[in-house]
Amino acid sequence: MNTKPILHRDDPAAEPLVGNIKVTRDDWLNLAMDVLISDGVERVKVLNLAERMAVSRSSFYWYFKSRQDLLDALLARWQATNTAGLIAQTRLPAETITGAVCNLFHCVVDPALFDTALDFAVRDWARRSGKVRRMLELSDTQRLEALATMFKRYGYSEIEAETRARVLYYMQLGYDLAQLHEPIDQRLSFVRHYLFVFTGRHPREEEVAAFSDFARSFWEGRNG
Amino acid sequence: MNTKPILHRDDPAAEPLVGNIKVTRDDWLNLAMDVLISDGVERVKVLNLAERMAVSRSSFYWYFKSRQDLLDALLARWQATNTAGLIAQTRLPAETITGAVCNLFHCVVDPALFDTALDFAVRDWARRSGKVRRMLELSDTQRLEALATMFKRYGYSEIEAETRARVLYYMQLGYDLAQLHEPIDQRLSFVRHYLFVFTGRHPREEEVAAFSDFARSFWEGRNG
DNA sequence: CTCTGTCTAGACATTTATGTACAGTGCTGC
DNA sequence: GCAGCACTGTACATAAATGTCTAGACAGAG
Repeated sequence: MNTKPILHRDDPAAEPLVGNIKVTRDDWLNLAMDVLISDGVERVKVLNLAERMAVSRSSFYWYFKSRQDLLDALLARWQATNTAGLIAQTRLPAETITGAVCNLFHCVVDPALFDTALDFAVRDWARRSGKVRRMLELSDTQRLEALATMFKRYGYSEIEAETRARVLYYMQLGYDLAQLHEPIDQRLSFVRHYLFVFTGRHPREEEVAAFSDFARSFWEGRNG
Repeated sequence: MNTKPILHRDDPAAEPLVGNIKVTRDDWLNLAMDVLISDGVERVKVLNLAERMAVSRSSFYWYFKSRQDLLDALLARWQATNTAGLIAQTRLPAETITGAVCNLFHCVVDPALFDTALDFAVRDWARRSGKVRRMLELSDTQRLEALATMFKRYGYSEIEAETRARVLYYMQLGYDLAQLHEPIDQRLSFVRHYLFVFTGRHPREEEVAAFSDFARSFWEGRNG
């Protein structure tokens, strides 16, 4: 039970809505985020959202000034979560660089730390909107800086740290972009080799094992 | 003068159109491809294209059965060019693995070999269309296989070749996805380091120099 | 019990998109 | 010079999407 319900009324823990209220502002936002991730901005339409919640379209205009107002809110939410999540992972303590990279791998596994699907949706969106593009470029440089700093902590030179930060970051982007549906075991069997290529050093067995356990419990929990 | 004109009538080399003809089927296709790349599928609209060519919408329906018919044609064009271009580069002869990777880097530089922007547009499109998704997945596995084969030619083990193929391919995807606007010199200064991380071996000076020359002539030609 | 604030529904106006019907235009071959 | 081919343009029908206006439902305050 990891995925929490999108709509307020579907959440057993939430207190019931009073009066004639059927949905909340957050309901609109959550569902819009969901559509943004799975279908792209262009599909975030008021009518579509309203129908899915079985609510009239005009209700939307009580909570939001316009469609653009909703989109701005979505962007703000992305900005406030994804970049912060990734940077936090780069700062976790680890004995070795391979261990530190394992910490970062957690982002790929746990959507709470970093929602890759959301990141792509925003990247795609950025192609059409200057405002979004500027925010994204800022985020990218911040993330790369954090990664380079991580490598430098373990004695890499300035230039090597920067190079490895890029390879690591862009490889993760590309990997998720390709959306490979590898079986868990195959994917995990690559981890030790990725670690070697990314860092130039061989990982400790216990690091690989610890990450495998983490990932496996996560993925198997989601599938079951 | 590298970019050839999109419309037939803008191409000085083309013979003039006879009769009452204003645009050709290829004109529609070229412009649609352009819009697909810069704005995404959702913006490939008949009205939009017609207005840009100063032609009436109904002209479109002479050349195409429907909008979907146009989209199918776009996908076919992508399929026939991009994957083939990349795979050809992996098969070029080279004395060393670093030289072979340099050959591959040509794809990033020269859009005639591999149009990265188009590739992204198709990736994004694939999120919404099952047909496109299936074609894309097929292409990705074909490309990865070709890359792994390239590494194996230079004595890498099966597993290391596969790992390095993935890192290389996904890194390129991620890099282009981020659309960094690095200055040429900075970008080229990273090349030798990327080569080392990708292959685990140090490149020859002349390989780096040859690629730099190629890239520089290309980029400077385009900007001037 | 009525009044008020918070929300929702339905009707309407407008814009944007696709697709169709049909008449018109300008070469080309006879 | 006219018949026909290969298109192009105007007008129309329809659908989908945004946004506005107004009446009304519902809980809680007084």
